[in-house]
Amino acid sequence: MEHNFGQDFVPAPGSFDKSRVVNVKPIRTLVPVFPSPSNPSSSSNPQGGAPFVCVSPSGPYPAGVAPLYPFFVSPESQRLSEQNAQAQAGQRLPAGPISTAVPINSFRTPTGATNGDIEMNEVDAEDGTGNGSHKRKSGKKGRKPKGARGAPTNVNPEAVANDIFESINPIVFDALSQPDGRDSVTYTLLVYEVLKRKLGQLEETSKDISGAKRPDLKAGALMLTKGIRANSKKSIGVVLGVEIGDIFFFRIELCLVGLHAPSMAGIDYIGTKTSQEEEPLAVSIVSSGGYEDNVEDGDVLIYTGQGGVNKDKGASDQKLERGNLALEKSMHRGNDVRVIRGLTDLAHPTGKVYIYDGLYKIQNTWVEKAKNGFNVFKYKLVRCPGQPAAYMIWKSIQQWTQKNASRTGVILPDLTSSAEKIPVCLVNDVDNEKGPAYFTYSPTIKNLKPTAPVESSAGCSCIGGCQPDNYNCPCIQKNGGYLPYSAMGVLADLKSVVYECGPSCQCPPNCRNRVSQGGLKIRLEVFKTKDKGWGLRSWDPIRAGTFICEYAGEVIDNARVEELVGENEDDYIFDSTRIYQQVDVFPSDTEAPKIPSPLYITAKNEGNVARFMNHSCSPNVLWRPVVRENKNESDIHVAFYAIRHIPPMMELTYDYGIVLPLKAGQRKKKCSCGSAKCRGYFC
DNA sequence: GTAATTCAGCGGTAT
DNA sequence: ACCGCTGAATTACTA
Repeated sequence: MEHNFGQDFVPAPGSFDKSRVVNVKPIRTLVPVFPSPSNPSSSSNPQGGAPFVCVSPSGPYPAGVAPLYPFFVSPESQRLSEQNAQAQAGQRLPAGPISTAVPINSFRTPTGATNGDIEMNEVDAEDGTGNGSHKRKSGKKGRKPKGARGAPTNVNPEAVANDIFESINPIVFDALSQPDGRDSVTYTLLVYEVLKRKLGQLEETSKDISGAKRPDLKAGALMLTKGIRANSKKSIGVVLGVEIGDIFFFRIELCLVGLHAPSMAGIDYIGTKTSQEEEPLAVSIVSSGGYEDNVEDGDVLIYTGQGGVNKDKGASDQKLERGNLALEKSMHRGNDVRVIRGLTDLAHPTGKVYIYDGLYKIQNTWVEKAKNGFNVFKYKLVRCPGQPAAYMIWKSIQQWTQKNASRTGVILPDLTSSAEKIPVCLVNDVDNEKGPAYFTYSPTIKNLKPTAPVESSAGCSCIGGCQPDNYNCPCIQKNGGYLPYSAMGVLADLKSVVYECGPSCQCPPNCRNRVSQGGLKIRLEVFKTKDKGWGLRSWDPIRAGTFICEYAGEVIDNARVEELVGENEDDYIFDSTRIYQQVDVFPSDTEAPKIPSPLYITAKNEGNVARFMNHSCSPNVLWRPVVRENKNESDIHVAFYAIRHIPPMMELTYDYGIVLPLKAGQRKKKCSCGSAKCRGYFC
């Protein structure tokens, strides 16, 4: 019982040994539970409760197209807190007078139906299962051999998209054909992510892809054309499957999930032509700072109408038409209006983050003179009460950052004691625990018995950093011909192993192929969860595919693992040999993370933030082995990446995997991830 | 280093 | 046909 020095413990800045804190058991030590033999109740998958969904590989890949990054997904809603879920459940129905939703200009005829086109809607309509009608081309072109990408070839984005869509797991089609919900939203965004990155990757290498200069737009257009989208009926109020606090990084994502249809305009409305109504009615707005909006506080928004800017004619008065008219009409009807707040993404200052902040009502509208002297419309929107915090969370974080507001529950401003470049806060606003058990913070993995590299590892000689179009770079070749990271530093093309540049490479530390080597980039904090011990979450919004951290600790061998298991000291063990569930959007392209040789890491005594990441059966983080080029020894790391966009302050979790068979003395532990797809236990 | 500019793009509504 | 609170790269600035 190490609870002794907990209560009167006061961290003395500077003098304090940060790693010495009170024992709090992590989730892994929760009461063991024996597996219930075949649990038929976990039946949300169409294969009838089988724990693994397997679809035989198919893979017609066009020349030059490597198999895709298959983001694992469990489409579980995973919210900050239960209140959010409650609020969602109790969410009001659309308050507007429009009871029947209006279809967006959807399901257009697929353009240029080349061979291999998929008719999404037929899948929906025919048998409802999506299993049978999803035709696959019988295996023709084989998979290109690893690293065999040759000179740049012209690639048709639509062919790329078709191949991707063809490799989609039928369960995705099932979800998409169901009434729209969280699954269809999650899957839609996942497929979009994969397609966007693939197009971006190809654009970098083969230069000549028609229309792929904007992979975000191109990918979005292809998705819409094929009907891979959610909530294609435009409606006022709640959007099924989209939760307050959800974040997006591209405007077209808002369109894909049915939150906000226009790809650019800030006001979405239902026009008179597309509905039975006499007047246009507003649906949603995006406030991105393009106009002179004011933000009084988190719950009030002064929004500026659209128009009055014309790049040819210059400025002019805004007119009461289109979106402006719709907002006015919606105000008179007392309709709810969805609000999406756009902020600059600090991680990528060139980009934006969009936060869905829930429903607002328009309280007032007026005309005023803008700075340029022309009339603009103003709308005062007030947030409907009872909704979970979303944008407010961002404001709070901003205030903590600026030290303007003191935060309750902070135990340590930096539990790494500057071992990381950026501080990691330790906080408990739940109870009186003063911190986790003693451990030494170590930012990286320690391999006490280095082994020779499995493969030859001469490294590259890319002096200015590895370039995506350099076909001769050996590091790129190891990754199958493409850099594994996108230009935005996001995991773009992941197979079972990521090959990064390493000590034997001549490229600089800022090389795009060294993403996991720069230490923490995201501001993380270790916090006390309600019922899972300590956990990990982020102050910053995280893009899907972003590197989060590696699993630091001491490398041990299997014998030691079994010892520790026998002593019931197996918490904090990372075990690469477990079975990692792969319910995939793209089963044919997915390989479970595979390590050249088994890797066991214990972070019991020594570790980094990763040791605090809890298990979830619906995780938002996954791991991949990262092999770095190193002549003298094998240089393997375990890196964690975001599966999807993760809003600030949402707990980060990964799947601990399944141990088969159980080691002597090993017991499964009861899982409290709370997910609807929870397996009930983990190891 | 940051700010302004440029440019190719998209979905949607209205004509 | 026209419009719009894109998004990223490029150029132009300021310091």
